[in-house]
Amino acid sequence: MTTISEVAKAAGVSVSTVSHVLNKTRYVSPEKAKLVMEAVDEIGYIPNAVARSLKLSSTGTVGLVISAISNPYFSDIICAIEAECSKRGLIVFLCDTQDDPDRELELIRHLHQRRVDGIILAASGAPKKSLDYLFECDVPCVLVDRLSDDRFDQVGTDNTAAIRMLVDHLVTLHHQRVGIILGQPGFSTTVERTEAFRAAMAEKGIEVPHAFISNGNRSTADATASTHRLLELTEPPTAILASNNLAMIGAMRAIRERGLRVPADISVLGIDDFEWADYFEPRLTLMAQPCDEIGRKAADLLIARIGSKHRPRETVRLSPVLRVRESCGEAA
Amino acid sequence: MTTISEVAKAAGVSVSTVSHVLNKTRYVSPEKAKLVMEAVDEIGYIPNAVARSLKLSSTGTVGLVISAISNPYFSDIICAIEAECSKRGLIVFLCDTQDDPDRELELIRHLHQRRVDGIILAASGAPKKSLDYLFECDVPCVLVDRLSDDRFDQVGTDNTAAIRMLVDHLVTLHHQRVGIILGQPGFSTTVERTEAFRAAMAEKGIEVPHAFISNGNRSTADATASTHRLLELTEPPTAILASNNLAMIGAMRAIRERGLRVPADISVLGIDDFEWADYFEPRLTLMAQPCDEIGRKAADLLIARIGSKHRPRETVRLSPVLRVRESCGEAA
DNA sequence: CAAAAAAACGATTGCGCAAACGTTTCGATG
DNA sequence: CATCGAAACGTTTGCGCAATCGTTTTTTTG
Repeated sequence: MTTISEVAKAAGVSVSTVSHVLNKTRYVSPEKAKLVMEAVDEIGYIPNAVARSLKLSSTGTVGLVISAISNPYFSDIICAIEAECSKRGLIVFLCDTQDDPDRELELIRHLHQRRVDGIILAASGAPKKSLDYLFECDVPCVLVDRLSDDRFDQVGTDNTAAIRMLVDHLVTLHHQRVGIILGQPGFSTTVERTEAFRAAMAEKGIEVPHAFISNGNRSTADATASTHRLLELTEPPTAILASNNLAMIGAMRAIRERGLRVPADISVLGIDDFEWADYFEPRLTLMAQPCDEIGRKAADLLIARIGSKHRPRETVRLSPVLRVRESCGEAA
Repeated sequence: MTTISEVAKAAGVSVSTVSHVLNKTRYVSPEKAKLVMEAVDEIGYIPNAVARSLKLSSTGTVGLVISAISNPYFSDIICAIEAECSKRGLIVFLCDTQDDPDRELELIRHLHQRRVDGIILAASGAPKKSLDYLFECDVPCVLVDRLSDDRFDQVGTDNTAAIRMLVDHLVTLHHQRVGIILGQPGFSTTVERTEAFRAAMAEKGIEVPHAFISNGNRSTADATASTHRLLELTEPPTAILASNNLAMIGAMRAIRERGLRVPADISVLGIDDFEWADYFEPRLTLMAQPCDEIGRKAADLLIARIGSKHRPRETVRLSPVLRVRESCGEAA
């Protein structure tokens, strides 16, 4: 691997001149600049960004710490963040915590050792040691999706609006008995969606039986079991609201296992749109979270935070979009 | 940010002792080791991996250069690679080339500047400048999915086997007129699947009209248009084989637009399984590519390559799995 | 035409670390 | 009790670079 001093020697100039030519950090006469560029080409010099980072104490890297990168919702967010960071000349370290807080802390420590300029985090559940760590170490950080700590900038979907629009849609179609399949307990998204559901239903003057609210679904299997439980009730719901894509897959599975038709026998709708939704039956009525916007805004905020550590914190709630299809019909 | 020499001062030992304690690279008496560890805790020392990398000329990083990270197929591969690298103590830089060869070259140069230990690449189409670059610069590299250059280690699906199994399945169901919606022209996957399709059909003694082979579908929109063209034929195919997930989405869209039922009016099957496939109609018969295995093997090969630059190159073809569902019925 | 200012470039340091090399101490050995 | 060897630790260098500080040459100005 060649170094800057080899370039200097080949070009017959000093290392500082080479450096200044390559970084355009001070005037160098065209003749010398040409010599330098020729020497670079000739010996095939590739600047060493590691040495550069050490000297500049800035790496141009961002840690992206996601709780489950295989989840298509997060895939979309990762994609948007990568695109935005790339546009800004930053490069992304991708890490999957697998929803394990200990692993999350370990990964964040590792990223910190690598001196990432900042971190974008979809935090796991409690305990929130990693957030304490980030705060204490003063690492620029933006929280995405799960917004639970206003010591940091945060970007996510407006869950209250999302649920409210879904409930509106349900009530318009005369549904009164609505079951909801929620996600992992403890996540702020779960908490917010639960609260929003209760509130929105209450506003419509509808009382929700305790049994209609299914919390603690960590996997599609959990969601399947929960949905079965809902449908076994003597007075089962006429509609099921799946609060995320895992819940939806699980719910659809249960519905399929029971041989029910959607929306004839049961209405279904939920949160998290996906690309196939338009071409398969049942065509699911879904709230699309604004993944692109979330990703872009998260990158924006992080870059701003890296730029000035003492700017005021921001929490940004972006509006989801209801895609009305046919899985939610009129109540019987 | 604290440094190793501050730790040394706080512990009353030399920097080398601190270094050796932290890296366990030589014997240090328990007393001094304890002093060091206490000093580390007290002043909150975080080793600087950038400086370490510079000194060791090895970064413990891997570049993951993917042509479209939002594609669920690649998402799965990314997930598997991240998991395997993480297990081996490597961390992954994620880059999206958006199938642009120039961008690909630029990203690879950038990664090389950052002195990644190796690169895993899902290459874009021609021109293959980035491969030449990687080869000339002697960067450890593994190609995934698109295998077209045996200067490198390569891992992918056995496309010939995949197509053969699909054709077998079609022929078992008495289909003779089979249209195929292929992906981007120039990709080795496209070429291989085209060849395999011709060969497998020929083996069955079935002649494939030129119009049944639709090449050059760069997007779902292309695939939709191509499928429409296939279905407008005076003697249209009785089955459509979508050679990847984008082609499938496009095909399904066209079929839906024409109001056709699957499999009653037209049979459909393809490559690339997805999580929802079991719970929606039509339940698609699909070849699942072994994404987990591909990712794991790619990381394996890369680590081996990093370990010894002169080991023989390997090309690994992993077996896909046919998931028979109901979208492909008996031919009329 | 001397003095000052500006233009162009070079020598050197230090970023934080690993480890090669060097030093001290102390017990074993003849 | 000199000598040797090993155990335990310290001093120092150099990884490749950016940029500070310094030097030389050229131009401007009174």
